Amino acid sequence: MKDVAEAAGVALKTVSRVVNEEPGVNPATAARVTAAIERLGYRRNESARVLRQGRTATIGLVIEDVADPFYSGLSRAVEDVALRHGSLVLSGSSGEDPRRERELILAFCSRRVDGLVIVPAGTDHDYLRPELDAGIAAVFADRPGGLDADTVLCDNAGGAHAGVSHLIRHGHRRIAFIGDSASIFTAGERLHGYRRALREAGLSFDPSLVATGPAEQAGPALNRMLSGDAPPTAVFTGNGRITVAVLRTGHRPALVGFDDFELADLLVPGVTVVAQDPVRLGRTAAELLFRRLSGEQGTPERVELPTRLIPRGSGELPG
Amino acid sequence: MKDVAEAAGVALKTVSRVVNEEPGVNPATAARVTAAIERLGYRRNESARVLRQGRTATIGLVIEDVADPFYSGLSRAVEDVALRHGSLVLSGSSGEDPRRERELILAFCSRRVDGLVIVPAGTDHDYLRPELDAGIAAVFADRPGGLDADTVLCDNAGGAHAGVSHLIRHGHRRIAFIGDSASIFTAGERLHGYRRALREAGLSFDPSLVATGPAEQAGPALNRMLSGDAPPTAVFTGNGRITVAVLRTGHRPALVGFDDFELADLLVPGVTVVAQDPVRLGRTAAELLFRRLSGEQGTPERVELPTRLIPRGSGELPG
DNA sequence: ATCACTGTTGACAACGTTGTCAGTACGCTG
DNA sequence: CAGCGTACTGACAACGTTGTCAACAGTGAT
Repeated sequence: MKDVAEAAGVALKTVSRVVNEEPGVNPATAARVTAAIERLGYRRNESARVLRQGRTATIGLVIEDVADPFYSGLSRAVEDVALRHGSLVLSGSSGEDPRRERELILAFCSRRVDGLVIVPAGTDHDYLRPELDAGIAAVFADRPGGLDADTVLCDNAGGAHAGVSHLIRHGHRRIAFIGDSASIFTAGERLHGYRRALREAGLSFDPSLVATGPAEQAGPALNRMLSGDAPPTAVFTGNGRITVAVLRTGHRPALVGFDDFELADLLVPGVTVVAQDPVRLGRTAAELLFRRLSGEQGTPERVELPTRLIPRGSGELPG
Repeated sequence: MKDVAEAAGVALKTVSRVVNEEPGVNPATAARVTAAIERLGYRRNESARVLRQGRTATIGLVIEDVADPFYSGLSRAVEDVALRHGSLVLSGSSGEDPRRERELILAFCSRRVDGLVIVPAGTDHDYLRPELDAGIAAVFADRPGGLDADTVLCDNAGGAHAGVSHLIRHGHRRIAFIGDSASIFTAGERLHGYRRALREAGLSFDPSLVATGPAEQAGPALNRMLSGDAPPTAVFTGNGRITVAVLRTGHRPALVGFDDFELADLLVPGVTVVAQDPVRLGRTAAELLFRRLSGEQGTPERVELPTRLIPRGSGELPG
């Protein structure tokens, strides 16, 4: 900028004015400055600007894994909202590891992001407290975080309830639940929904029909259940990866899966799912964030998004 | 930092030394400083540090769309490499729009990213020249960019050639090509591979069997071809989205698609594909970038990654 | 006692920007 | 011509950090 000022024969401040399109600069001067900028290939140093003004026009996004279609949809939505607000997105994958999540978040904070959208892996976020006090806004998405902040969730329990009830309506009495590790919030909620649906239908809860853990264990778990002496006639799966893992076993029990996924409709039979809307989740979270950033006060909000049952065949097989 | 210094009763510089773990600080003093840092919840302002040192420990990633599994895999790989080098990733989706790509890149540059990994949508990148001169490194991935920089590509022509030859070996003589708009580099290369395979087999090129354009037009294009008077017996599709679009038409001609995708093996018949490795693409590009950042000189490199034909049934249907 | 040396600490400038305030030149009014 | 307002421009400090250099106290050698 100093070089530009020199080249154009004006003061530093005048260049600053031109760059920021502040009023009160003689058009002729402005033209001279613009020419100099062009000639020198000058571009404003955003770090210095941030240092001076405090706003980075950057937000941080922490998810579990960008490569997972659920999160990549969410990512894209957050990115779009950010763009509309003139902000960029720093993103990172925590891989479900609270330590890495913490590192990412703190790295974002020290780069002075204006705000954070977090899909929390951990449950303790006390380390965020000083940042929030310092004015960084935070929104939790998909799962609640370890402190009281804006949160956007899906109706996990309700969705699972709907999916399991659907199977019950089609005559199933022995319905397995294969889901994520129960320590994960969404998995726990979905298990609740499953149990409530059974209870309401007067069916008893059979622990031998429940398996929780990472997706790799889902196939073996199903195989074990099916070769037991009271095998399930239907399966409810707790997330998209697990649904796919179950499909790969080659068994085709009646099936309803949480999460929609591409090509679910092209399999035979089509896979009935309880669909969440990751794009809407991301959009809602980001909009909430920017509302806070624009100064909105008030107690933290908690939004719950609906799910939608999409029958495609696998969930309508008779029991 | 000033507050911390005051609280610990030391000079600014001493705090800086402690924060940066520079040697030559009395352990007792360091402990006092650390305590003050803890108490005040201090975190270094990275913007100021950048301003002073010039390195942001941040790289920019421009892709077409994070929500596309191909790019989200690439993203994740770039992110992982960056993390290993202590860097964060600013990412943005260009949506195949050169203007938006330019805006993103310039926004990244003004935030002084150390380097860029770009999946170029446009072909003109002269606006990057001053940035490169200013020391920002850039690597093009998946497609070559508009200037001479490190580039990582897939063997597009070779992959298409292999896929089409595979169909020819299974007796097909009328093979359609349905691909992306020919203005996109990868699409053009794949079309070349297709033509070369035909030529080598002594088959003539029939323009009525070629359709290029966005994925939404792929289904209608196939329908038109099949209802023509000399319909194809096999189809080669130019990317993953188009493969899926073709599958959705309900027609099941012999099919080989460029790009692997989840569940390709679970469809009936399984979908034979020419697989690229987006993770390897991203990893290679990012590693190339960090090698430059660590000071490696020399003329720009051009890496070409192999593709792999995965037979699953659809490409082995007899002609 | 003097000196060189080590270990520890601090003062100060600089990075590139912008906000504040003061200044200059001009034209207009009375 | 004095006084005033308007339009434009510039000098300077400040943001939070780090690199440079100087200062100080203590130690051991001369």
